[in-house]
Amino acid sequence: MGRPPCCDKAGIKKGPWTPEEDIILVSYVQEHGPGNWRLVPTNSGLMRCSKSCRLRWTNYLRPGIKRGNFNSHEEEIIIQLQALLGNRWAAIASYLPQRTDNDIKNYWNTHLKKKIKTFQAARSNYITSSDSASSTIQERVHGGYPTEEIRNSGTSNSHILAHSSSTYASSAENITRLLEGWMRSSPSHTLSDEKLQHQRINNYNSFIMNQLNFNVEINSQLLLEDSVTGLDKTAMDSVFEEKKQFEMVASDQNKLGSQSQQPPMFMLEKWFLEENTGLMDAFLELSAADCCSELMF
DNA sequence: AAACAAACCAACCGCCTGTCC
DNA sequence: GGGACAGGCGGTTGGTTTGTT
Repeated sequence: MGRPPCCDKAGIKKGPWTPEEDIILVSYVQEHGPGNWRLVPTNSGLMRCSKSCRLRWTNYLRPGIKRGNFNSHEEEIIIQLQALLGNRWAAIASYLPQRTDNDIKNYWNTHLKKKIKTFQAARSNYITSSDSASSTIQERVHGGYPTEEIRNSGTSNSHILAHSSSTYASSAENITRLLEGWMRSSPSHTLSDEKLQHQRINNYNSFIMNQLNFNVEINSQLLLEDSVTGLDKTAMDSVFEEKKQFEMVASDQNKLGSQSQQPPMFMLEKWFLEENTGLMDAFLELSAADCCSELMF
């Protein structure tokens, strides 16, 4: 037997929020600030549980939330970070401050998961149809994705992104706009900002470690295959050295804790754009429908 | 036009973690 | 140390919308 749910009390309202309730909650938060959610229902008069209030605020009413379609750049970030971090939606959302973890999770479950599945099917189709015997580790490093085939299918992903909701969410958007003035007058640097920064540093560090480990793994395998020249060996040494140095820097950052600088997002973006250009371009140009038609052959 | 299926997403549930006493 | 509690998180549900037959 676990703890009884906080919303089991009689008289607690459930289900979709009404504009009136939103206004009450927004007014309350404007006056008292977000936090201490336990007191919100009692003090505001809302017949909602504290959890529900917090969720409504963080996911819909909080200022600065971007709603609507995800653009291709956001898709790229989500896909890469999901591959790296797994289903840690809050961590992923920390790199997309305008999106909520719930939004990202929903988008992943309804759009991206499906898209990736069909993409992988198309990819394996491509790999098995090509000469598998000539497949080398170099192809692994560069992905081996059927970029050209997908490009040549002459498609656009715009219809996948075309989704609009006529539900009450748009009203919440209006409330958010009303709050913009309030946000400007709020202190710009809070404790939660620092926590977020520290979390980003940790995420970023594991991201880089992952990449370096992958590089090391690839190079170790190449060494085992005994197919490298003297020039390659020098490059490999620098890969091992790079990893060693990063481990030292990451350890220092840990010691410094929240004093550290915000992780350099541009480096992440650089990696997305440069290292995975072919893969992501191919993926983003591939719509679910296109995948299906691709697989029909 | 109606019935049904699929897709979407807001909200809920329950577990986990951090903090306070 | 450990119990109680609040907040955070990810998985899941279920109501609504959209598409298809």
